[in-house]
Amino acid sequence: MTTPRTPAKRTPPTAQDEYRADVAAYVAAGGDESVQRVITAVHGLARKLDQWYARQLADLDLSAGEWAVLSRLARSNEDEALTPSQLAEATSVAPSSMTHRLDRMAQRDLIARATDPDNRTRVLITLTDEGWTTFKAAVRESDMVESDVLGPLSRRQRQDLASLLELLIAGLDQTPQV
Amino acid sequence: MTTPRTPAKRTPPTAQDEYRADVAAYVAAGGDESVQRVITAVHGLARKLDQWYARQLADLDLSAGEWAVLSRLARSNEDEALTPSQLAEATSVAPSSMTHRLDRMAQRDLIARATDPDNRTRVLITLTDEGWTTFKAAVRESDMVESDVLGPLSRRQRQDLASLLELLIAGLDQTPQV
DNA sequence: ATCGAATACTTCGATCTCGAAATCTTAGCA
DNA sequence: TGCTAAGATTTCGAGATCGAAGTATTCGAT
Repeated sequence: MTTPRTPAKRTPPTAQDEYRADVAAYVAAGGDESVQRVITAVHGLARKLDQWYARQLADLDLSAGEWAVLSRLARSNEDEALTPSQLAEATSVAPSSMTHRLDRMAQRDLIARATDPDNRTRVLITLTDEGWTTFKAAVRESDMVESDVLGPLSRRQRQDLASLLELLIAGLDQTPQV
Repeated sequence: MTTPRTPAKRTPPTAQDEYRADVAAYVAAGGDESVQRVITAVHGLARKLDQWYARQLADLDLSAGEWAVLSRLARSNEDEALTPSQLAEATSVAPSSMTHRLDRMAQRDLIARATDPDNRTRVLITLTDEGWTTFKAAVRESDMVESDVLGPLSRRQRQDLASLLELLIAGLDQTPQV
């Protein structure tokens, strides 16, 4: 356990080092180890993925929030149109923030606003052709990142991992709202 | 596949529904299924956890960013002190933002600033007693959330899941910087 | 010993986000 | 039909974040 006199001049800590230190700290603070290993790993992975997405998306002049909107629209543009409120909920942002985000995206011609003919209180957001091609370009970029991350696992291991995670996802709906 | 005429008035979609729709969309867009199941699940879990943390931490008047600082300091206050830059890097924020965050936390007496005697360019941040007790209170809160989330898994399953995730974490260090 | 580059933090102006109030439309009820 | 309550979006003011420029200290080469 050497404590370098000048911090950060040694080799930068690996993601694995960080992970182990985090788990150790939480366990020392009284957390259950089997819980902390999973939670800490999920957080660490999500964080790293977000960092990489941000870098990839910067090439397309997209923020993470804009990508979230694009992606949410892309997966439901076929059958149902979405309102700003729904997009705000889906992307974990306040409705008022979504207004500005949509302003910018409309200015860049990525999305289009149209008032719902059935209920003129509502605004329906749709993907433009430009938005659609931008989405597909972003998917190609992120696919590369994701495949790299999943690289170390065999096909069998990926399926086991997915199944376990899906058990947790299913449990989220049962868990009381905290 | 019913398309409700008035959106969001039906039963709200479950986390599981959202997850399945997301995976289906990405696979339709050309993503590998075994990859997308894992990535989407990790993102969904992290998102839900963050939402719950935010609600829990609000009781203690802590933002997610402040909690990140507290937690990072708590796990290394013993042997090594941290500088604002290191905290910024650790919590994915710009150094200039960390200045303001530390201002607030110092005002609330959660942390203390002190210039490094060995290098007066540096500022060393330490946890005050107040900060330490706040950290412990927050750990108790989040432990409850995490245990709930991990509830559906047996001890054996948790260990399998942790092991698989740890393989991915270890792989992060090998993966080129993208 | 001194000058210049490098390091670390802070300040500054612009942008983004949030919660609350304001505006407009629809739904329900007499 | 007319009136009030509820719903959806936008506007507004305050606070947070970012990148760049500014300030102070240290390290290295001449």
